[in-house]
Amino acid sequence: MEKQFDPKSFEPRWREHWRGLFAAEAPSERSSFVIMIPPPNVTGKLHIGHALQTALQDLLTRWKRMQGYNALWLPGTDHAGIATQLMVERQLESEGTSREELGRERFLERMWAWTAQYGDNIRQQLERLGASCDWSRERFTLDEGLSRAVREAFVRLHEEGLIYRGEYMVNWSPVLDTAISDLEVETRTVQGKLYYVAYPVEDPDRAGAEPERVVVATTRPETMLGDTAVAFAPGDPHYAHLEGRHAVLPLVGRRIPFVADPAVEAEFGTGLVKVTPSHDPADFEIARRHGLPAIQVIDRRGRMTEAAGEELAGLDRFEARQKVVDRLREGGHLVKVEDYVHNVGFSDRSGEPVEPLVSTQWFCDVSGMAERALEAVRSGALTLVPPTYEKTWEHWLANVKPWCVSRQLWWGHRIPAWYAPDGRVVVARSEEAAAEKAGTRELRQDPDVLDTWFSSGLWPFSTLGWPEETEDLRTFYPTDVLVTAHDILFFWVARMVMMGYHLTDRSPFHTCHLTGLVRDAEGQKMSKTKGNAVDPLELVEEYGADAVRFTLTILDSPGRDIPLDPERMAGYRAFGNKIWNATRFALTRLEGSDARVLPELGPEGLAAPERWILSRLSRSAEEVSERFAALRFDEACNRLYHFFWGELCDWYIELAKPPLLGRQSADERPRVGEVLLSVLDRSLRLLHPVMPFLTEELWHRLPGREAIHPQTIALAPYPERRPDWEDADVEARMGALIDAVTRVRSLAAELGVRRGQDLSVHLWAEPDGDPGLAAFLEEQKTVLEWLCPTGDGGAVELSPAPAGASRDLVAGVNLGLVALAREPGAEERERLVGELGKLEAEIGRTRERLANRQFLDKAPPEIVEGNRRRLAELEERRERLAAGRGAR
RNA sequence: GGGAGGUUAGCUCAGCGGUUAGAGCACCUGCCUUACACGCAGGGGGUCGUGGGUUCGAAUCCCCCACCUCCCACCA
Repeated sequence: MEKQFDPKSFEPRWREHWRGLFAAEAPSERSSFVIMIPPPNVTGKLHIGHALQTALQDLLTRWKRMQGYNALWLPGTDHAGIATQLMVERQLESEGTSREELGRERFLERMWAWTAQYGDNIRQQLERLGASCDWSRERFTLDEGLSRAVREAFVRLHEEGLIYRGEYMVNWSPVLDTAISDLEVETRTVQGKLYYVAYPVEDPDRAGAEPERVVVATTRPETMLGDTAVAFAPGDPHYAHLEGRHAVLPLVGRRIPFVADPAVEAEFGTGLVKVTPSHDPADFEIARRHGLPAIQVIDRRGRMTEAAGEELAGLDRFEARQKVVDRLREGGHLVKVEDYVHNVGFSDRSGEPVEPLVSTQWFCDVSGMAERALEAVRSGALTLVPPTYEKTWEHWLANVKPWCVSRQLWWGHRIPAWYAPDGRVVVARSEEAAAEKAGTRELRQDPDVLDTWFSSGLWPFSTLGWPEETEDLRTFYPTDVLVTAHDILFFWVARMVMMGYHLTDRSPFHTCHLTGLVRDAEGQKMSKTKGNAVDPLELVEEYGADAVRFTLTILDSPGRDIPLDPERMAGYRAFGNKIWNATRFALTRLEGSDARVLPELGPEGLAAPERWILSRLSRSAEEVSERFAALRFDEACNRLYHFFWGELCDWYIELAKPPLLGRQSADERPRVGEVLLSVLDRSLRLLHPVMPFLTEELWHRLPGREAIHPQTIALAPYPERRPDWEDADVEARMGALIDAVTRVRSLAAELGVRRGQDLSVHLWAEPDGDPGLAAFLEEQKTVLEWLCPTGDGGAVELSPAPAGASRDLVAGVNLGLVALAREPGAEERERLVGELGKLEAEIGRTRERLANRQFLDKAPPEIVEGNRRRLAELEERRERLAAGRGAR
């Protein structure tokens, strides 16, 4: 075996080995455990956030699979309407053409070709990370099966009146040339201007005289061309006299009425609002209340319309703004301009300011469904992890508005609605059904497609064959855990839950684990434009998939974003190396012996170090599973790391060296090889869900592991707690031994004893303590000699130290060190003084506490008792330390 | 304008009522000790954001304030 492990040398082999191994069975006798992948964009590339989610989903799936569940992790991809169409459109643009020029049919051919070209990318990337998906069940949102589910859902919701078509104000993206939902609008605070414009008031009684002028404030002067009223707050004394009168719109000359409307705040600006029903959601509502006409002056591409007048027609809305301002100024209508910080909605996909437009769209009324989604979380049918998201959930769902589900795109699920020549609209599952309903074949299908999230919302069951009652649906639905980033809680999670309840009467999963966003080492959001985005595959290339997975997993602490530091990843690659070398040690040392992994073993007849590591292993196994179950992956990984490195490597392997190197007889230490191999076997299995490649590689090298599973560690049982292995007495005594050895080493270092220099180490049990400890130390003499730095001329003596030794008392073990040839150092004295100072302080605090009546009366007895014992030990230590010091 | 979260070692973060606050990395001192220098042994480093309160006892619970982050929101 190599001294350093090289992930690249074995990862491809195991990917190959695993192929086809993770197909779930349906039907099955076993309980199932199901995770649906949040489908990545089919033509996209996995980013580091995907890598995090992949690591966690795979961890859960592998863990449950090893526990014997019929585990299904269903993979797939999303057609991602806007994003994908945009990519292809850009490509067309570079070819000097456009989708309009190509026409819908040829454009879609192009889209499919593009999709086919990238279709395998996601799969390959997931495999690189070690994802144990069931590839036989892979799905794509535009698959026939899923498309059928989409039509079914749409038709049902339409029949129930929950999907309807109507003319409303929507958020329009001029760049994308489509309506977008409220969620796709990102509000940004921008520095803008507030323009004060004077509108003359028409006054027939004072014809010819200088007219009264009122001033309105606006951030968007270009929209004034579409004004159809001026509004003031009802009861505003400043403007009550305008009731029933008209203003004359500057530049246009149109007579527009004054109206009183509660949406207007008398306190803001001038207390007057220009009303542009076509280009402002609030104005749209005002117009509706007062029956005002709407004049559209900006078109769907963000250009001024004919209605804006000859001079401006065709001009971009922002150029038009400047022009309008110029004209107003020239006409003396511009009273003043102020700097103004306000919020503007931007299209989050294309980045330009959204243009509110009135248009005919399909909407989904989700208010009723939201009720059940709220109830699901309140009742515990659905658990959000971490629970801090419950409030966000409440707030959003309690205030949901109708969801605009139609998009003026070509790439996606075409809306299953057809128009008859006479204008009737028919919604049906197919064109045939529509023709039957309409009584004519002369139908034109709605050109629009559905919001991508509509199909994503059906993902947990559409992937299993819904609306058919398939075997898969029966076996795997509802699913168990959803793992996704918190930024799509509403986009996706909420909609899945709403759709799930509405269409299948159950929550599509019982637990939703929301991860943080992966950021760079400085905590900056990763983005392509900033250039700090990390490609997970490059990380895999450099550190190995296991290190990438381990790092992301241990950093996943609830409710936190994840700062990804390459240094840290190097640290966990080192952990992989540690695992590699621990195994290498065992295999090298045991080469030629007949020691094998034992499927079953017990502590009977074993020496203390062996019983200790088994006891620690049992406890670690329990904690790890418990932490996995609680979705505390960070804590689980910490346990794994600490057990393997801190207990198994730092102590047990060292403890195993005397017998393995022939310094201790097999009588004193029976079956050390078997224990070591068996502990390694269990440890690798414990680690497997997080570090699948390395553990598989090493596990196959362990002699005897075939008895556990002939084929793969991935199907070997996950180690469980073994109460018969746990031994509190052994843990206490071995703990004392470890503490004593550690203190011996640090005292030796303080004494300036160098490696190889002779040192006499005295160890003896404190008389009042554990009565078995002395015998135990006697038993472990060989081990102690191995662990203590005595040099060739020194020794470990299990008897009280002579006067003049440096002394201490640790965990019931007295220790005294005599450096056989040393110069007393000033540093050592300093350190002792410091140590004594700390001890004094703590003794003082503890005494005070114990002298406090209130503490004695109110604190639980075991705490008080603990403090008493602590004080006794502290005082004992002080004495020992002082004695050693006094001797010098 | 609402809401949520954060503020703990140089950095990134755990800990969230009980004795001596932890980890990884970084740092310092020794070591190439036959598993591993992606290593071993030892070590330094924190008045747990400020100010109050509850409690025998507070990083931990409550209140105030400060600063940071995110989400939601039609004051033109």
